[in-house]
Amino acid sequence: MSIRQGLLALLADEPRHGYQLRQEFEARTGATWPLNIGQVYTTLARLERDGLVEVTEDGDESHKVYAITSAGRAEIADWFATPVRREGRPRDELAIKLAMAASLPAVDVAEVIQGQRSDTMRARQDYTRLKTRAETGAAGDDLAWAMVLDSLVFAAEAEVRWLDACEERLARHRAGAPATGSGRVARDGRSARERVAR
Amino acid sequence: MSIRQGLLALLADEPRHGYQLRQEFEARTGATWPLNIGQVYTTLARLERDGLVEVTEDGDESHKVYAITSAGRAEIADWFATPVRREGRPRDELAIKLAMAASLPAVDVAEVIQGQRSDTMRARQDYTRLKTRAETGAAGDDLAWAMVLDSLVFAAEAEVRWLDACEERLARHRAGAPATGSGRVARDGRSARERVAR
DNA sequence: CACCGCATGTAACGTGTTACATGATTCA
DNA sequence: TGAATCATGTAACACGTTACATGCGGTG
Repeated sequence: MSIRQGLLALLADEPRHGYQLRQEFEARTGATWPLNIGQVYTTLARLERDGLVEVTEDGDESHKVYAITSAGRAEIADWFATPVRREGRPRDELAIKLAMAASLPAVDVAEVIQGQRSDTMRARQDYTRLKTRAETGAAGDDLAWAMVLDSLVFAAEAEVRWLDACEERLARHRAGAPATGSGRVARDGRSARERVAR
Repeated sequence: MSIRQGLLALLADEPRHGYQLRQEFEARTGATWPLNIGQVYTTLARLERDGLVEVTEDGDESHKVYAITSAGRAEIADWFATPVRREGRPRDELAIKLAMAASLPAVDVAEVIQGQRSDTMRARQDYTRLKTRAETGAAGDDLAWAMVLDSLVFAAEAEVRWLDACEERLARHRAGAPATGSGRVARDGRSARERVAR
C-alpha cells in the first residue's frame, strides 16, 4: 500500500498526469525504487475506481490530468497523520528465514548469518556511496532522496547488529542446552545448500 | 514471498499436515505474525501446483500429509543460501511517506516525524517486554521467537535513529536554503491532517 | 447438548509487477 | 529517416489476506 499512497500524496500537491507522476516519484526515491510506468496507470485506475482521484481532460486530447478529490485528500491526510505500524504485515523475510534456520537441524544457521551479513555490509557501502552523490547535488528533490538513502543505511546497520546478536544468542543457547544428539552443529564442510538438498 | 518459503522450510525438515504447519510457524514467530489457517492451505495449493510439495495420504482418510519434493528441496536450499536483498521490493512505506512529506509544502514533516517516533518507541517497549517473556520460557522454539523479537527491537531502534537524522537533515536544509516564499514552515496550529484536508 | 480443538478447504478481493501494444513529438 | 522521449493503457499473474463453509471428535 505504498505506491498507491505515494502517488496520491503527489496529487495532493498538484494535479499531474501519469507520466509525470512516475518522474516525480522516482526523483524523490532515487534509483532505489524504480517504478514501472505501467503500474502508475493501473494504480491510478484503482484510485479513480475508489473515487480518490478524477480525470480532468487537458487542453490536449489524449492527455489526461489526474486531480485528487476531497475523499482523496481525506485519505492522504489520514495517511500522514497515522504512524506506520510494523507489527503486522509485511512480515520480515529475513527474520522468518533465520527463525526457520535456527530450528532446522539440517541448516547451518551460522553460515546463513555470515552470508547475509557480508551482503548487507556491501549494500550499506553502496548506499553510503550513493549518498555522497545525492548530497552534492543541488536539486530540491535530493533532500528526499538523501532521506531515503539514510533509511536504507540505518536499516542495514541495524540488520548487521541484529545478526551479531543472533550469533551471540545462538552461542549462549548452545552452551546452555547442547543440541539434539550430537551436541555439535553440523560442520562437515558441505554448504547449507548441499546439506538441505538431501 | 516469505510465507511460501517459510512453510516450505518446515516441510524440508519433516512432512506435516496443514494444521500442524500453522502451529509450528506461529510457535517460531510468536504472536508477532499470526498466520490465518486459510492461507496455509492456499499457499500449500500453490506449492503443490509448482511441484515443490506433494500430498501423501495418511492412514486416516481426509487427513493429508504434505511432503517436500526434490524440486522443493532445491528451492529451499537456494533460499537459505541466497541473502535477502532489501534494495528492490518491498518498498519501505515509511521512507516513502517521509520522502513525500519532505517535498510537499502542505505537510508538516516535523509533525509526521514526531508522531511516528513516539509510536515506534512505544512499539519498541512492547517488544522488549515480550522478549523477557519469551526468554524465560523453556521450549526450544522460543529461541526462534526471541530472535524475531530481537529483529523488531533493532529495527525500531534504527527507525528512531533515522527519524532523528531526518530532523537534523531538515534543519540543515532549512538553514542552508530557506523554504519557498515565506522562508518559514507552516506553523499555524492546525494539524497535518487539517492542513492537507483542504 | 454445546463448545472447543483438530482438520481441510474455497471464493473473492487487494496490491504489486511485468510484458506487451500503441501513438505523438522531437531532434540529430 | 530513425531513435529517443513523451504519453497512455491492457492483460495476465503472483502473493497475501480474509470471510466463509464443512466435518470429526472429545469433554464438561
